[in-house]
Amino acid sequence: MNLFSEIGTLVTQAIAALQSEGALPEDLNLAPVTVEPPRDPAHGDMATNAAMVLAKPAGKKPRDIAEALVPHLTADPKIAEASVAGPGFINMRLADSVWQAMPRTVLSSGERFGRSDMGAGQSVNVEYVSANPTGPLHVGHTRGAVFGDALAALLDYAGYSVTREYYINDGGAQVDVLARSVYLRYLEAHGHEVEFADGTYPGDYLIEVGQALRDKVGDAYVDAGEEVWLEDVREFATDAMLDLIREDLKRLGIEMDVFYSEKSLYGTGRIEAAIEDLRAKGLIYKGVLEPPKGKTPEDWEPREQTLFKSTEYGDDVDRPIMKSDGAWTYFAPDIAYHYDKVSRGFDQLIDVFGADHGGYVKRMKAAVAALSDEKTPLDIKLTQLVKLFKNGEPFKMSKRAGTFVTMRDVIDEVGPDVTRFVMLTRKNDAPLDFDFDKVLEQSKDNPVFYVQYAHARISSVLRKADAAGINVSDAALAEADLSGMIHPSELAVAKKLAEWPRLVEIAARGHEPHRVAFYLYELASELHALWNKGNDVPELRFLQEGDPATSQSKIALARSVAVVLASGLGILGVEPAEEMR
RNA sequence: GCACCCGUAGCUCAGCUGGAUAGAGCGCUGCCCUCCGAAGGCAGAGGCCAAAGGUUCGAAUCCUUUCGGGUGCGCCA
Repeated sequence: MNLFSEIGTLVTQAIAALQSEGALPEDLNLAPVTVEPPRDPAHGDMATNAAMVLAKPAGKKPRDIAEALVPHLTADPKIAEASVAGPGFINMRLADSVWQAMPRTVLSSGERFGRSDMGAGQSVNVEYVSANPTGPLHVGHTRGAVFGDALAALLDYAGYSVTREYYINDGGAQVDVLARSVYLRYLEAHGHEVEFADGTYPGDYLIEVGQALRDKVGDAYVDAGEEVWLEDVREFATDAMLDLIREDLKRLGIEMDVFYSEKSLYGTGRIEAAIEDLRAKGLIYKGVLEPPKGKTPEDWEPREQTLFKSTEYGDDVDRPIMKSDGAWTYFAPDIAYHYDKVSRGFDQLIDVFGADHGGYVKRMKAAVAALSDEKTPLDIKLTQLVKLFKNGEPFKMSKRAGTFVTMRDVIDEVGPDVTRFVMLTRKNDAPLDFDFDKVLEQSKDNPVFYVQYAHARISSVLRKADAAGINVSDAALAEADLSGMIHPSELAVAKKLAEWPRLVEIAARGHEPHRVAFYLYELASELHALWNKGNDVPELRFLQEGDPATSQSKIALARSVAVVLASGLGILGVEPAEEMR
């Protein structure tokens, strides 16, 4: 299904032929041999570096090997022409029939066109969002949420078995703060005057939680001490926050497979078990850390702590897992949580963190390497900040001034589709500008619109054709005769379609869903170009008056584009538009 | 001070894990609607890929150093 690997196979066969002729040695490493689209279309459709990478091990000149490979390659009807260029590239031009077959391939496979078996059913756990359950999700979380979700969908599309997971930090001090804040709102609901001191959450979103608590327990806690209500209120409050977060995620179209509670690790011996595993490997010891060089904290004093020897696995310093009062540091449950993920047998782990957590990457990788005996790879993707703009002006956020922007605000303002697409038009580790006005603009400098517009145009053609009595079912279009498709603008569209399966694999391998967004933009661009060509060249229009057969063949190409656009948008979690008027 | 990320057209950014003459959008210049959706398209100008070394057939991409920006750095999660 991947045209590039098909041609790659032909290259491999040509090499094998030379080997059996004795022109090349038997024991060659073919891994570095690649088949890629050349940068410059004038160089043909595909190029291979085979002759160059084999030159040294074969002890021959690259151009000689290339010359010898060419006749074997052109023997296949798919390859119309092959020539040696530059230092030893073999440029190949494929037969028009190869491209003419694309729409049939796309339409008969439908959404499956581009799906890959690369993952071979390997299980991957993608952990993302994992925001503290102390309030609604904000814009920063949104990017991580969208990225993680698209990555999960991409991996699924590439043949992995994916688990989407959210780690709930409900075990630390911040949920006590939440509980106390809710308690204040509870008192307020009983008509008391309250004051929100530093170290509490004053947000309005807790008002109704306080009221709900009042409705549930009445005045039982009003005059009670913290020791009476803290535990119950904590649970009540975190449950409420989780409901809130789940609802926020749902609006973005995100549904997690697993919500994993940090609290569930305490008191069950699971943290101890994870640490014990490390201890058995000789990676736990008591010691005193050096102060950070150059910038010693004011109150620095040497302390003996229980440390994890993360330097053994590439970290800069060993990390404390236990506080001096004997309680675990936050790192200990993190270790236990990842120990659990390893134990559940995932072949691969991926964590999506905000860029402000960049400092934890090395220690987390060290922990997973140690716990899994370096068998379970962990990739950590950091999502950079989102800078908000309103009409070109920076949009300052401040919790105090009440101009704090939540995920819900953004979705209410621009909708989930726009939010998701825009968040994916940048690499995850590059900062992102998000302008509330620009993302809603209907012009080609708005990629969301541009891609949607292409899809809507195709839908428009299908509607018109259908009204004209042409059978535009995918089954019918797949049978259309495309042998007349020879115009460069049409072939360019087919060639772009052929890149899709390859792009999916590249994007999945690199854990880079943004590549999908950029590809969709390029595909849309080819469609728009062909469409406009129809203004000058009537034969290129999709609808050919009075000629249903030709119309069908043209529409087959257009419909193929729509199918791939829909698949790609599906990965990004965006609904394709049928019309945009 | 140390670690991680980043530095590509005037601006915002891609660049397929080392490939050929480095690409797109915005902005600028000039074109294309009696014609399937012009909310589009075509053409042109615009570059020492931060800098200097190194690795090799070949470097924006890998290594080292320097400069510049962001993030983080022992009982906060």
